[in-house]
Amino acid sequence: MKADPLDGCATVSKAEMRKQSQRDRILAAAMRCFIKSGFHCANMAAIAEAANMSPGLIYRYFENKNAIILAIIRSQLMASQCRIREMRNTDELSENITAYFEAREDEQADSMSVPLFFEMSAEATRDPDVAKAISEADSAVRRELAEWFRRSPDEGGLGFAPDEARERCLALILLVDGVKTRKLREPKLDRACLKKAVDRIVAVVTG
Amino acid sequence: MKADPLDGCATVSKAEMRKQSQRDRILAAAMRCFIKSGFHCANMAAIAEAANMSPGLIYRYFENKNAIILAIIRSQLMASQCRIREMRNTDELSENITAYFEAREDEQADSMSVPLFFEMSAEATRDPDVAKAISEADSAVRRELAEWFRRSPDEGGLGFAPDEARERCLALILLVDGVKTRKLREPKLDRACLKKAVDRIVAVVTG
Amino acid sequence: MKADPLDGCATVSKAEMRKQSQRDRILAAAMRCFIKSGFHCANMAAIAEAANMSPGLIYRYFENKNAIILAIIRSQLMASQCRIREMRNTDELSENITAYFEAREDEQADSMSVPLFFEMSAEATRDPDVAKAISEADSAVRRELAEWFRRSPDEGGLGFAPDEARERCLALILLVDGVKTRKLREPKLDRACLKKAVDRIVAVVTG
Amino acid sequence: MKADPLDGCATVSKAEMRKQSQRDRILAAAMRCFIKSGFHCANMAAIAEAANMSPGLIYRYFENKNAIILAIIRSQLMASQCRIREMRNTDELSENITAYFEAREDEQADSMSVPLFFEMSAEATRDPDVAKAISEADSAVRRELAEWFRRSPDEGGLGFAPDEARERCLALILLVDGVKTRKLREPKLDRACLKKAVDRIVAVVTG
DNA sequence: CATGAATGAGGATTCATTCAT
DNA sequence: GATGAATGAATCCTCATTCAT
Repeated sequence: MKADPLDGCATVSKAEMRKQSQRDRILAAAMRCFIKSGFHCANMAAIAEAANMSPGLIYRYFENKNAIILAIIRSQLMASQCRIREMRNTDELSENITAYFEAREDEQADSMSVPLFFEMSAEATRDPDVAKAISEADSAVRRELAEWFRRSPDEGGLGFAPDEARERCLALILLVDGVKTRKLREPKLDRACLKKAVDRIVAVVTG
Repeated sequence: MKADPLDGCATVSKAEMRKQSQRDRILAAAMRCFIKSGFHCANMAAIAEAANMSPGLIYRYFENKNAIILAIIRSQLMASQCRIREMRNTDELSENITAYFEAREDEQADSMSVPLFFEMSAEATRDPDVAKAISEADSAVRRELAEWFRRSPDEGGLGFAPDEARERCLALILLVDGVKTRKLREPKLDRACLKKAVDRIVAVVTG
Repeated sequence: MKADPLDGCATVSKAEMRKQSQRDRILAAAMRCFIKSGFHCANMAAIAEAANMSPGLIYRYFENKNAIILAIIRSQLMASQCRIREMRNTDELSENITAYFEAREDEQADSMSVPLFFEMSAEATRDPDVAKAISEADSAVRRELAEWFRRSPDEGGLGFAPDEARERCLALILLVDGVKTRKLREPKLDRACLKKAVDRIVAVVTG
Repeated sequence: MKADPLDGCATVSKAEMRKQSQRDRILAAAMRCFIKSGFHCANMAAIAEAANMSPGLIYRYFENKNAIILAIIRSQLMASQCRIREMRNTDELSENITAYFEAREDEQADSMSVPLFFEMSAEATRDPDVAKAISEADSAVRRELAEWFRRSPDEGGLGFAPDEARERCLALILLVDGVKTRKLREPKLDRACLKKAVDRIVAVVTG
């Protein structure tokens, strides 16, 4: 009944926060389902159940299933970028790369998942929008990484010439992709052997 | 009623050949559909149309859709093995690996396809049988490759110690996986840059 | 959010009631379809239409078509038991048995239907579960009937020795089965003749 | 080349015989399949395999599946009539009726089968032609049986008045139907008990 | 906001029937 | 005559999406 000047504002803000938290809940649930069943075999009922809400409610937050897939893909791309960014320390580079092999599948929608990495990549073959988003995200990651390779050691970089920086960081990315692939295809692979192989390439790539 | 000693034999043989050619036709069609739509979105009607036959006829040659998926996976694993085997020549190694990036998607069911490589890998997350088949095929490939790294140069090998042979060939596989991944995720990637990156790693890995 | 102690309870109860009424609607529709077309020629689309709902909705209430068949069989067995139980009055016994010949095919899933009696019996030849359910239900009916034959007249029974009670009530069941069969196979059979035949056997069996 | 006046005739005759034997082979196979799977779940491929011939060939001898069903029904009706006819001996009447309970399912298309008795009866609900055929066959059987009840003992009959003969033989038929039904629904029924029940009714009906 | 019942189009699979060989 | 490959309509069932409550 009273006119609280903050009331409307606070309500909107609270509503927005609620909305975001609901979206997050859905995305976390969807991620679990997608990891388990793939984008196309996971069904909305399962996602709803995993999110502890009714199927109908999901449609208040996402236009349709594809919008959820796209949101997951986008969050995966960001999670990948974050993870690559964290790598920038030559000493730990090899450990960080090897760590992809051990990555456990997290429930959080914003953590990187190797199965989803493959799911997304496969999806890119079919959906041009997905292909574009992935391609752009990966290019950005490589540019960023190349910039680090290029910067002088004084600035915390590796001090390579621009072209060579690009080439060496591509080599590094190939290595990361390779480790992810092995995780999925040969999960029982000998860790020590992998470590040595990664070390060898990291050594030559970082100079 | 007539006693033609070759008759029965020839008949059986012709029927068997027909059967095999029909299976091949279905597999080639399925491959195209799977590349285009993925294992689960490709539908039997589309495969039938691509194979130029009625949906019902497919079931005379494959028990169900899953049997087709498994047959495609098996043939892809074999095609991959063949392709890796052809690599054994240090001079052309780098070219052969870079070639993965250019691979066109062939209609033949027994040619290797990068999109299917991802589709299969994603499937392995869900289906233990697929996971096992892939894991075993990849292990076999690595063992074979390692044997080449180990053999003395006189025998056409690279002459590394067993452990080191294993480690170096794993590094090579990581590289191949990496190139495949880039093909899918950054198809516009600069070939020259890729070539240099691959060359650099191949050089250090082979010796 | 509100604390209405009856709210949850009432909601659950209403939902349960709805669920039951939907199941009943489906069973009544299925019964009509099964009588008309038999278990295997009746199709889900027809049942859905008869139940005035979409085909998909049926699967919210029954796992599959077979579950509907089994539910119908179970309800038919119970309806048969009820009907046999109502017979226990020597004066009306003959009328009650003859009545099987006049039975109209009701829409209600829980009323006994002669065509379904045959459909079920035929099904029992193929499905061991059905065979077991029928056999047990029929045995139970006979046991119950035999108990009535055995009880002393003071207790409203017929006062036969246990073995004879069993034998006489089996004779009665043979008679009931016979009337049902004639209804299906010779629906134009002369009622008066049937009545006399039934009377004659009932007389000797009960007395 | 020679004009043998009997040749054409013999050829036709041989062809006719062949045709009949083929039809019989199909009917025997169909009977086995129908007993095992029912009219509607038995499929042409199974019948063809059971008859040791190709599916296509069946259509040279029967217009379609329904024609086979009708032929089986017709042969079953005839087999039933034969069996009832063989009953005419008061001494063995009870044994003959009880024998229905022991009837094994024969491979021959012209032997009576209890499961098919039910399958046919169920079918009669749906197909008016089947209903008519069954009704007429059963009426004929009853008429024939009644005639025996009516004939004087000198003529090997039982010497009842026409109306009573009809009524008593209907009672007998009810009994036969009842025994068949129990065979299907309670195959573990105590034989001794059944025998006594049948004896009791046969005694009163024939006496 | 939230629910979950309801829809109906779409997908895998089966099978009676035909027909080229 | 005989085969069995081929057809395609029909069937069961699933699931993304909607909407009354």
